[in-house]
Amino acid sequence: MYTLSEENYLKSIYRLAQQNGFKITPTAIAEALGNNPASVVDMIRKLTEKQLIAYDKKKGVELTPQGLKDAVLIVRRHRLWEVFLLEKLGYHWDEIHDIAEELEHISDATLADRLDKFLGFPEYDPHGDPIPKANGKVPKPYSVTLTDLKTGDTCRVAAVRDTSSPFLQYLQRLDIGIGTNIQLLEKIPFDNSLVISISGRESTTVSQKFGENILVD
Amino acid sequence: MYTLSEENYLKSIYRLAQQNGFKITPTAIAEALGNNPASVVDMIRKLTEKQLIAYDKKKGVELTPQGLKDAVLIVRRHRLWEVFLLEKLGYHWDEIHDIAEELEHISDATLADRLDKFLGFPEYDPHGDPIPKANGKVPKPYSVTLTDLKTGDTCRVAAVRDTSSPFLQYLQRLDIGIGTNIQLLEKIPFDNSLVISISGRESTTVSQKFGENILVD
DNA sequence: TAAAATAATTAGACAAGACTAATTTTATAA
DNA sequence: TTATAAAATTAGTCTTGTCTAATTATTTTA
Ligand SMILES: [Mn+2]
Ligand SMILES: [Mn+2]
Ligand SMILES: [Mn+2]
Ligand SMILES: [Mn+2]
Repeated sequence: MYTLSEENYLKSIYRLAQQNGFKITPTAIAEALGNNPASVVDMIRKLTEKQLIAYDKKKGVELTPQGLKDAVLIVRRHRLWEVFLLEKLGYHWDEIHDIAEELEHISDATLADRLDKFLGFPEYDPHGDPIPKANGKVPKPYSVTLTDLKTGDTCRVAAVRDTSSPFLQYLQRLDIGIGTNIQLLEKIPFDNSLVISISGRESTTVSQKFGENILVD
Repeated sequence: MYTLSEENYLKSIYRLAQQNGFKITPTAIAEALGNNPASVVDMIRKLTEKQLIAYDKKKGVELTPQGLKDAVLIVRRHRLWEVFLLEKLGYHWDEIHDIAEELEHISDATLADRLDKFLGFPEYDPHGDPIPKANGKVPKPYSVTLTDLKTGDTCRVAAVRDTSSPFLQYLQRLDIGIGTNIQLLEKIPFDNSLVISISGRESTTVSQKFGENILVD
């Protein structure tokens, strides 16, 4: 199909497009991938030539229908492999992302669908992200964060936005996982810190950044 | 660990060393990988610098202890993934090699061992090749071929040497798989063709090349 | 053993994908 | 609206891994 780099760019652009509202600039892509903007400009040219993206200085980078289709398939593979690694091989949720980052590039026409079937057609990956269907349909992701709640509200953790080890390990320490119940007790006006109760236990204070990375039901 | 190319070279050199007796020359490696000898000479230099191989014009290319250890691990991953693809995802034995060729490069410290456990510590891959153990020990591969038999001998198919689709599909057509019983009825002196009986059925004639690629018990 | 064939090596090129440094555009602020 | 800062782009370099063509070594064969 495509090179490893092309696929990583496509997926990165897709993810940036998901967190919508923002214009997708070379700089934004560079930051997301940890690359230099100059390199990104090169790749934008290449993907534009291949008709996978369109670049307009005003609108920024956008996926074409073909680019979107391909990006979704890569995300599908990534999330299915994550389920496999966690459920079948016993990895923890903070270990699977990087391995899936490699596995997602294995290109075989029927691999994703077979894996999907083998796993029992899971709806969500271990981080709560929806797994795109074989037909390219993507279930709507969760979008309400902990910071969106009003004081006193109770919610269920549905997904995490940040899937990095440091964040997931922090969650583990706080005994928070997908499905955990959280009540927002108080918002500190000074820095928007959140005072919360996890699974009905005594209160804990977490940062605004923390709250923005917890998606709730 | 290493680049994809380095790993493919290591594995290729290992496999050539297994079919022992022959000196491993740049040309031999080039043929095995479908590369140009000039490219191979470059890589020989690189792997020599990394102390993974030693190259002596008289003795040809040899793996160092470190190179051997690494090569065996790649082969282990390859064969474990093949078992996974066949047993868990329902692929046929002629479809799995190329996918495993990519999967073998996924580098994670514990992945192979977890997969091994998940699969129930299989001894052989779907082509009858022994799966190296986690400690690096490699069970002795089968070495007697159909052509080594005497007229009248009966044997059990233990492994196949060639794992390409055309060969495996031919075997499928003849209804030969791992475990099939074959009796050598006659050797044609002209071209060493073999007249055989598969699972006790009526006789079939196969070529010398065919016979050399069937390993028996 | 000399000629011919084959193998190995060197030299030089190229594509992909990254970088740095310099320059040009565009946006922001005084 | 001009000066300043930030972003985008260009130009040139580098590494990896490949190639072709030319050259040098080594084997075969006559
Ligand atoms: Mn990736
Ligand atoms: Mn995930
Ligand atoms: Mn490979
Ligand atoms: Mn195999």
